[in-house]
Amino acid sequence: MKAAWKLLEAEPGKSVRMSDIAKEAGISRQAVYLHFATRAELLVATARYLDEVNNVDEGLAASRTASTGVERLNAFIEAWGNYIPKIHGIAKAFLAMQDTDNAAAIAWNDRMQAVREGCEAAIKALKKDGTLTSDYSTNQATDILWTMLSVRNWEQLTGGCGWPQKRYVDTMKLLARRTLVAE
Amino acid sequence: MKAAWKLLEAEPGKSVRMSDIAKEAGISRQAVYLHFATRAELLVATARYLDEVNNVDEGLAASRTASTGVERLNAFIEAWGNYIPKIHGIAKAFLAMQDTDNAAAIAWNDRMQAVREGCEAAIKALKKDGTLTSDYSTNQATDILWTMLSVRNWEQLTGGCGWPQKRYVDTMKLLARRTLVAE
DNA sequence: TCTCCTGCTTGACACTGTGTAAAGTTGACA
DNA sequence: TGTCAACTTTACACAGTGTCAAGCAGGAGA
Repeated sequence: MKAAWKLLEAEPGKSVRMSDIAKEAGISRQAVYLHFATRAELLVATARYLDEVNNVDEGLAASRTASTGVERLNAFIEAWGNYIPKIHGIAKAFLAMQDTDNAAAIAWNDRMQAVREGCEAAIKALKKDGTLTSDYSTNQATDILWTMLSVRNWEQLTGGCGWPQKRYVDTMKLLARRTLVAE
Repeated sequence: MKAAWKLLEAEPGKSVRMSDIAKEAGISRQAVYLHFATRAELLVATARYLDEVNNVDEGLAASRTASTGVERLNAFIEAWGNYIPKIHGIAKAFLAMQDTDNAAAIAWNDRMQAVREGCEAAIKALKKDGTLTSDYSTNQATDILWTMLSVRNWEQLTGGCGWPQKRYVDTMKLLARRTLVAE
């Protein structure tokens, strides 16, 4: 898992093969299959490992303790937005597979569903405060925030458009405020 | 090209092979290679063919004749937003390839650059009217609009979240107005 | 000491899909 | 009658994933 991580992180987007990972780990390609039945399974395990190492839950704790909806929204965007670059390598590998490998698509979907739940919690906090715009239902507002915060969008802005990470996070906060917060 | 189109449109996302296309066209797989050197080349040609059939330029004409920046922005979102479903099949094929096939990535990039120019024109029209928000530079505003209107986002909202097409277009208009138009 | 088990190695192979190569067929046209 | 273009069939190279089988080293336990 560490070997896979290292290689994926080194050059996000470059296709990392099972044999590359094996070589990096110092074992034979077949030995990898003794631990993980498929490439997708190895990537899933690596992703979980990263969550653990990076202490995701801790990062999200701040957003849960926020006192107002707007604060919570900001804290969530900050936490997730700054987590994306840390998982960029593996995320990219999943995104590349998701159109061809079904197991990978399901696994990635599952993780993104967790992000969606975070979005939903922030939206519900706004709603509770009465600061959610009346333009959308809770669900629709969640859809919008979730879509806005997708890894692909982060990639396009920071990679394709050359935005610095800070500008990305700040802009997302502003965008969310403008589109989702009333007044 | 028609065969490729038909198959891609039938089940967007499903991997259409050269042999499938050949069979659909009623010729041998090798014969396809007599016309198109690679799969990417065939897809590019098919995309151009679709542009022609769908009369893209005509659709964008309305946005160019708009009298105000806001009208132009709306017209552009309407035109592009409603064009996406028409090219969904082939777009998906490109998106699936873009992480592995370099030629496909370049070709798709090229087309998206054209969309970006449309975004830029709309933003500049706002700027000229003095109705562009002061939060962003022309470039940044273009980046935002362009990212917002990506095919992936359309796919997530209409496919993943189950939004009807009309809601997608209307929401994008509202989002753009809220985030890019001053006052 | 012998035996077994675990974790690994080496080497070969099946499968999928793309792209290349070569030789043969067919029909139109001059 | 000959030539050319478009196509056919057959075969193969290549990459990468995943499978299979035989074998080997070393530690644990009887």
